[in-house]
Amino acid sequence: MSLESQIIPLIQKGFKEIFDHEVSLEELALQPTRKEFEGSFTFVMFPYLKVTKMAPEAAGTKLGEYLISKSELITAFNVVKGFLNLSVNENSWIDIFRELYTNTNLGQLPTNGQKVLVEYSSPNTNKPLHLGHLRNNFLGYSVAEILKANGYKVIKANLVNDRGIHICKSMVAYLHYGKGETPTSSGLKGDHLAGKYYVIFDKEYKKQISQLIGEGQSEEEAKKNAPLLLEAQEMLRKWEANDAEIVSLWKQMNEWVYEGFDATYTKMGVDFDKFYYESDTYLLGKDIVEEGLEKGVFFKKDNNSTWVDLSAEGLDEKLVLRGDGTSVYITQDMGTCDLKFNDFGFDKSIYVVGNEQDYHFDVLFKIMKKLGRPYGDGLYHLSYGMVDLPTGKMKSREGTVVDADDLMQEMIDTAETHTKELGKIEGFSEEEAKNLYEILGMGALKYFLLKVDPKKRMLFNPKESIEFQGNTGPFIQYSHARIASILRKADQIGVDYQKGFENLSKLEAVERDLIITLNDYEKKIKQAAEDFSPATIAQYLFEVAKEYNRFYAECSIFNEADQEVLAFRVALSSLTAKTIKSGMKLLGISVPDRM
RNA sequence: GGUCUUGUAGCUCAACUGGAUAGAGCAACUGCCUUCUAAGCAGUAGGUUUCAGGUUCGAGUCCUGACAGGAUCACCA
Repeated sequence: MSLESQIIPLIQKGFKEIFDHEVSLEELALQPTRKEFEGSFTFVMFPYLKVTKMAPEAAGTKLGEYLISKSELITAFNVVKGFLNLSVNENSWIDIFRELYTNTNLGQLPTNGQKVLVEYSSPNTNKPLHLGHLRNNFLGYSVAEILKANGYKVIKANLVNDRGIHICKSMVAYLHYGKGETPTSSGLKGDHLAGKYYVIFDKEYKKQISQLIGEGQSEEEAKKNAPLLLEAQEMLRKWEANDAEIVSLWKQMNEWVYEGFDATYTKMGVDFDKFYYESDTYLLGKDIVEEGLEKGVFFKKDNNSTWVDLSAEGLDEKLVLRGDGTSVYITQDMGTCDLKFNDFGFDKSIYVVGNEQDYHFDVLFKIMKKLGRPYGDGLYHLSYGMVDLPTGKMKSREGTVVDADDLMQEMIDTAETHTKELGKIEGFSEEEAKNLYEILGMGALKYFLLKVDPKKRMLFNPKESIEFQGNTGPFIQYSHARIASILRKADQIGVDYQKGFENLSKLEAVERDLIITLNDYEKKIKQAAEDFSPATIAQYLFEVAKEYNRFYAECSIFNEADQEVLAFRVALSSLTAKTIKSGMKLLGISVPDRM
């Protein structure tokens, strides 16, 4: 039982006995006492000015005295303005530590019987992944891990956008300029090969446009009439008509791309339980349009197109099916929504998609609710901000992107250089060293992208963004390695730190602070799931690591004369390492035992 | 133009969802390796939280307006 849940009922009783006033347990909240004041928990008196009918200082003092007299737990209090700061019996903290230390399910809450589907990544198959996708993938993977830790059954899904005009563009360019090139013959990863022709398409397309403009067409006309574009559109029609030649080329190019993606996903350390392909799903949703018409949720306009009116919900009218009966984006999304539910029967379905699609998902979810879907309230758009470069927005077509594969490799290379500079690889085999560089490089990158609130746009400066000191992945990894080193030594000299510490009666201030921080882990896991925010975990782990390093600098472990204290400090270190390892796993980051 | 969103130290980000003197990290400066890993620790300096009003015991946080960025408003995806 947490200390808060022991103190709050006491406060409730206090209000009744001292002030003759009933308060509910829910409205009573404690907050951690700020560092500059004495105490561990703070109760704010201001909201109860009318109830206590006395100055907040006086009321706080009365309540404080009451708590001390009624409970062993509270050992001291002070009142600053209207803030009642409570100090807690030192043994309680040792009890808390013991509870955490013996918990075999650290970082894993009991199952809640709910199923959640997390869709993330969802790449286009006409180009390789870039920095923006890294944020998406790391976020999606981490949120899935966080939900698992909260007791959900999680299904990770990837809806691959493998068809459409953009793929046809790559294909058209490949036919014209590819000369039968393959990943093997070119030495390019398959996704990069496809991306190369996507860029070529854009270049040649622009040439044609300016030529047409030179021949007297307006820019708008030229954009529509450029032969390459017409060719791509024709190719899309053929694809939809299942033209054997086109389909075979399409399959070939997609296969190359998937090989490339596989390699990238492996490097990223992300995975999926279920792949959906838009080539399978793009025709879905038309029956839902029928259903919507029958239910009176949708209506037809004169030209036979189908619409939904969301003006009552503060949005606009929105097209759901074209006049010629063909689908738009949202048509298939309605269909896919049902498909996922039929496949898995989820309680929640999370879409990890950039905030440029806020409006789209707003519309989609409102429609599904209007249609009376039982899962309607479980739909959630995890909308994340774009990653900007100092030079502005990234554009695939113009090649101004930070490529995911390149960036990951750079990170790993930088980690190698940095580690060698510090002379920290003595005794490492070549393989161990390579492994370490990868762990550190990827840790730095993932932590960098996950430590900021997903909702906010963020700036990535390739030259300056990635550090290895301060609030970074490697700093936390370093803290873990330090502890691992201590545990090796403890085992080597035979310290018994798997015990109850019954004789321990006194804690240093840093030790107590560290326990308090470690005790927050479960709370943070819950909060991270509520907010769908890995940043909560990242910020927390930084706190843990900082707190530990302070302890490490202030308290000597193996020079401690008192064997009980010595063993306790090893145990405290061990718990810290477990917490760091567990938390970093939620971010998809590994921690080394030596670095 | 309508809607949504963001604005916090020179830079990158926090602030327990309305609580105390707004905190970290980089960058700058000062100390600390003969002792468990200095990718560390301790310290100095850096702020009118874009601006103007309002709500209340109390506002970076909520409301209104202005200014500045961004997204979106297709029979595109």
